[in-house]
Amino acid sequence: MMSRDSTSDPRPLPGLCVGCNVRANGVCSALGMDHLHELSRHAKRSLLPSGKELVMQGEANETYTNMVHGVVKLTKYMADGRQQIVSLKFAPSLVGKCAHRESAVSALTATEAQVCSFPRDVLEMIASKSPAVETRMHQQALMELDQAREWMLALGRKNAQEKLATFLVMVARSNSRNSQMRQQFQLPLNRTEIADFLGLTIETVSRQLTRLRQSNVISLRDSRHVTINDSRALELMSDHSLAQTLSH
Amino acid sequence: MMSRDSTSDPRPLPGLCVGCNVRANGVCSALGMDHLHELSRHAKRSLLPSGKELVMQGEANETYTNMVHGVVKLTKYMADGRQQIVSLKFAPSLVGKCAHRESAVSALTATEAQVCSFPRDVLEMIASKSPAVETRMHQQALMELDQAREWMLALGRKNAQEKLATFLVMVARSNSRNSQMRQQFQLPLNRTEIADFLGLTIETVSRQLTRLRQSNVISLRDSRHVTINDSRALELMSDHSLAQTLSH
DNA sequence: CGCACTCTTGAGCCGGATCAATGTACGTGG
DNA sequence: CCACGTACATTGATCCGGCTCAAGAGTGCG
Repeated sequence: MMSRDSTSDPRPLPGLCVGCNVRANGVCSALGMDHLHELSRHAKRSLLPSGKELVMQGEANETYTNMVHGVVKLTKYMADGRQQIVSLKFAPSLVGKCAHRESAVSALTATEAQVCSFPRDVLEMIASKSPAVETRMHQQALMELDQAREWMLALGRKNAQEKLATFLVMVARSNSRNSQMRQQFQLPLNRTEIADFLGLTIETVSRQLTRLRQSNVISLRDSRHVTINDSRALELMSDHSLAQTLSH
Repeated sequence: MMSRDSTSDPRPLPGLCVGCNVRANGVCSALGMDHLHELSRHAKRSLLPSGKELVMQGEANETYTNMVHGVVKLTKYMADGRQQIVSLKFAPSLVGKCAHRESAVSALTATEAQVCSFPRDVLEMIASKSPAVETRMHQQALMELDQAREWMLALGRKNAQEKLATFLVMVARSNSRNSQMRQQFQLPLNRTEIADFLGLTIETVSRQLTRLRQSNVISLRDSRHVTINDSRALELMSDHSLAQTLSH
């Protein structure tokens, strides 16, 4: 039987990849059938509990990890324990890209997560042979750079209320195009993590959420389940920025 | 007469490129002689005054700009005028990389700057044909991502004193390996810009510099000329972080 | 039930913002 | 030359948003 894939490779998809949304939307979508098979031979699917570390700041980073489902947080630490979450990775992101051999951040699962990981050198070998893969990874790095800079604006210039609004809008948008899930969803982080993402304390995060609830912009079924009642208000609060960057 | 270049191309360097430090260390170092000639045909050298805009936030970005000498600041604006400098680009950086057609930031010269610019599509065409160029640009994007995240830690979790120390160390390191210039140098930004980079006000910046001066960590010949008297103290103040990221 | 963990709420404080005045350097025109 | 204006920086006085410290509430689990 022949594969219906657009490439001429007659082989079917590796079993691991059937129905995988990374295959459809992530880095893997840039892989030809041959490279997909090569990569999947070294790939390992696993279900990680929340709080599992993928790599620690300062350690050598030997594996790439595709997010299939769930959320990973990238954190930077200071010696005295202060910490800053510098990125949230939702599926189908690739985690583990870094400029040097040693990771400048720690990567921990923030929720239970389904991942697909493989050795660093395997993907890099493939990337060096396939311009499409390199281009795809490059493109993703540029998008992450945009996100990081958007967040720098929030950290440096927004007040607590605006930071919370920005965060809620970001999480809402990370959910599928499904407008239902953009209106009602679970927070992938607890209060401590939200604080470490926004450069605030947990008390301030809690108080600001209470304010948003009292002004009827959002509702909270419990501390993790948010319903956005007035998305327009939230966006106005979050984002006075001139360019509606990434507004799609 | 034959070129002494490592490639087999018999042509000499384009006149524009002779002695250019971007050729030696920047993206251009990844260009083969053929691509170098192609690019230089579309390139234009110019000396820009301080405050000149290269591209504005939200506008289409049609040109790449190589920094030959001087400093460019990348700024994000909010509608009410608040702004955040999200990156400083020193020579031999390439300015203009962006994930989408529209720039998410404004790029302005912070000092007088010698630059070499060319149309976006010319470099992208070359990159699509030359893996070495794409890889080089990818690598630079990853390094900028590291820097952005390092700065997020500063913006979110460091106090005013630590932010200033971090900034001074960063500028010192941006100067050549020459230890003389790391100890005594000019600030590429005025107080307002430093404040917009650090997420502070000019008054706080000024006061913290005064404090550093009074505690004899630095000296100021005038508001722009800094001498670092105690670099060890400065580094301790700036960077309690576990991993001495990019410590080389 | 008690214990652990997370979240919320209150009271008071402090670091950095705000508002205001002054200082300094440098040009420009009388 | 000085008088004046402009841009930038410093310094002081006061204020307030978010932090700190502390207590209580909600939830889940052995």
